[in-house]
Amino acid sequence: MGPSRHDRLTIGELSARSGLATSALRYYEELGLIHSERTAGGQRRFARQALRRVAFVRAAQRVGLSLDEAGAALAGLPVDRSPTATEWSRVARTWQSRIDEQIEDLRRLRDHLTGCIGCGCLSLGTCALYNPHDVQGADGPGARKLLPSR
Amino acid sequence: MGPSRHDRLTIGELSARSGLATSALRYYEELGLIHSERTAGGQRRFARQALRRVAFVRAAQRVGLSLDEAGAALAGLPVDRSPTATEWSRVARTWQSRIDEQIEDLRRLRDHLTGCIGCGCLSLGTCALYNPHDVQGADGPGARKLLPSR
DNA sequence: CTGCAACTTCAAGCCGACTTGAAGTCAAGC
DNA sequence: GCTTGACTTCAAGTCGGCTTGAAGTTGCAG
Repeated sequence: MGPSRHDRLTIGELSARSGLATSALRYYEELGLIHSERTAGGQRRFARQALRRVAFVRAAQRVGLSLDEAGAALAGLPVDRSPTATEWSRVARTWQSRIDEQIEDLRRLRDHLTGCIGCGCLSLGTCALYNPHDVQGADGPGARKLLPSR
Repeated sequence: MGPSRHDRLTIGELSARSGLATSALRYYEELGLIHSERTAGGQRRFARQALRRVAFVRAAQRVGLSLDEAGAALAGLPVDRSPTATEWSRVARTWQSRIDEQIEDLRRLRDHLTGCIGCGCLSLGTCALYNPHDVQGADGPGARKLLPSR
């Protein structure tokens, strides 16, 4: 009850608990992935909430989302309050399907690889399945996503 | 028999068939992922073999390998000849397990997410499973891998 | 009140994986 | 034999996701 005491984390604490460098956390804040209040002196104080957000972002990266995409997903959640179960599950559901897709992708890849070995055709190079997204030879400038596929 | 005729590809042909930009193929060659002979005039001619190698590299990227790592895996294959089934399957097997691990990872992630929603604990942020590789706050300089985990 | 670790901002650097552009050369079809 | 498009090299740029460093400020333990 009353104004909370110990649930404002310094960036160092958040770093320790999330495993991310403080520089990364500042970067995340800059991108709007997490938010902080400031002390009178200008230092950041994060709500515990931020821990969840950071964790979400890291998990999202694991399944191939960019920080921007992760941010978009998080946009559905309140910044200052803990999300309700409903809010949270809405967000979670969207990227759960993303995970499923990704698993399916990998499984196809593996099975096909096995198939090629099994049958001895060794046709990987010319096999359509391995080149599923076909021509991308002429895309755009700038960095490509690691895996432009999807 | 005799010196082959139509199994030397120009970089443009290789590009068309692999879906990669010619600039990317040159880059791959520079990294030693693929190899070419040169015409009298200095233009590249790739063996069909290169198609397989490129496909392997792309597939390897999909499961999270860097180009260097992909190259290391390919190092087990002959540069100039088609690999034997044995050679190929040796290479393939190593990264097949990589796929399996990755699938397992994703499955854990998904299941855990579901669990958190189901039980309403919403503890994602503090949940050890989401932060499996713990402290990495002080690593090194330079770019981090997208997913330093693993 | 002091000292020191932890914080602040800002600019610059870096890595991987390429792309772009300039300036020039090759090869093959008419 | 010429033209034209595909090729060549090289240097520089780009993008995401941070890290590093400099120079200065805060906040808490003693």
